[in-house]
Amino acid sequence: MLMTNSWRTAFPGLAGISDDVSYLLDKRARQITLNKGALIFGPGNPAENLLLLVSGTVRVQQLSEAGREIVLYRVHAGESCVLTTACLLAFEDYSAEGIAETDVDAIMIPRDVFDELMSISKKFRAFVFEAYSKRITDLFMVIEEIAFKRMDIRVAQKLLELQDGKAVLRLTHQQLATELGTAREVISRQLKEFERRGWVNLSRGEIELRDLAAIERLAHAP
Amino acid sequence: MLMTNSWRTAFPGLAGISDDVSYLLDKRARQITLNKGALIFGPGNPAENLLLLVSGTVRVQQLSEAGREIVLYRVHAGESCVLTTACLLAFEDYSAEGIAETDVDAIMIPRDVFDELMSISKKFRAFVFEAYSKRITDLFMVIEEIAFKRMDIRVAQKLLELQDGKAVLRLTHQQLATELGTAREVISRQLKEFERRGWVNLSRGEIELRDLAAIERLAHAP
DNA sequence: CAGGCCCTTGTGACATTGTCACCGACAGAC
DNA sequence: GTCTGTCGGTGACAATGTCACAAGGGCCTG
Repeated sequence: MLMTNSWRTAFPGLAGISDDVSYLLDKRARQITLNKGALIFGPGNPAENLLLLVSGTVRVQQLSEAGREIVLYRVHAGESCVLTTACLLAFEDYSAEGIAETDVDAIMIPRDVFDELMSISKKFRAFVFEAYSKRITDLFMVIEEIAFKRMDIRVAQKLLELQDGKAVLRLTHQQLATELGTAREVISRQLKEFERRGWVNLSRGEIELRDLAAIERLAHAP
Repeated sequence: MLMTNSWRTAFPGLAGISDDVSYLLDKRARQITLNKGALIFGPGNPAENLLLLVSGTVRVQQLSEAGREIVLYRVHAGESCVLTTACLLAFEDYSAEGIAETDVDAIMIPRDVFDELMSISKKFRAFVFEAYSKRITDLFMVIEEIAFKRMDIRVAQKLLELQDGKAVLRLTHQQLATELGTAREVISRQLKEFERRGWVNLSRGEIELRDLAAIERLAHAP
């Protein structure tokens, strides 16, 4: 009779896995805690494990040579850092990094266990490939937005994405610029324009959303 | 005693696979030929098989709503279309498409065989994950270039990438614009500037490279 | 050969976005 | 209070994207 660890309920994709898989996970996976701001992987710091996020979020971003940054995607509770696993297997010279955006509880699965799970469990394979799909579609969307979308629309979309129910966003113009891979001045100008239109109130380090409907209209504009 | 099909020599990543895997491949994989220009997968046309390219190249590109395009990466002989397999498993609503850029010989591996291969062969798993890594690093590089690199540098890089030993490139400004996800006018102006500097000669539908060294200097500029 | 058509390229005017330089306002440390 | 580093505002300019339109080449057809 196997004990079922409570963390697994956070992963619907792993529901109904067989006993031998359960056993392997209980035996070889380790739960860890990371503090907010911790570097999970990065240049010269390859990921050795598959991470499953029990709680918290991880921000994955790309660094340019000139010091600019862009956020690629976020990993949320119930998801996995699966891209990094395979990526760093073959190419360790890429410049993306993963940062704990909050305190994070995660499950660490060593590479050899990952490989064995891929072998023995159809369910686990489906879980992994679905995670890949989601990340890759995220990357495609990032490319589409950078290449083809107007900046005011992208700012509106990002405000909505980061809003999370609250009316006041606590973030600096520079942080927003990093989210979108652009320069701080560009964001400042766009936000000023939003303020002139009465859509937001700006103050140091925070953005108050006053007309969500208008922002949504712009975000969904052609 | 198994017959080894000749196509497998085109895939170093599959060298040394065991007999049961060989058997499965011989039994269930089919070799097909695609004509130049054929649509291999695209919106509303999900990929049902894993493709291994024996010869030819496949171009994968993204379409925007406004009708603009950008080339994401190319799949060459000895490589696989692995992203699409997993991608279309979970999300069929993305707007990338794969096009045979030349006549193409390929091996088709049905999804269920793919899954079984992932289960029984460590070698095959390594092959697949390595292919993923390469594609994902490609996507990261595309993002970096669109977001942070100057257009003249990107044009120079693309000319070198497409050059392939020949001094004369047969492609239109529009095709080059699609490669880089920008507008035709932008390319025309950059090429005109290269011509003024004596780096290239332009004529209808072709670009003659006259000063490779200079183009390389620009391509590798900060 | 002339005429017509489509594809390709050239170009000017303008809008948007990115870069640079610099300044002032604010908040916390002391 | 002052000092100091972060944050935001702004003007000037460069680079890129958009739009409209014109010119020319190549090919087909009459």
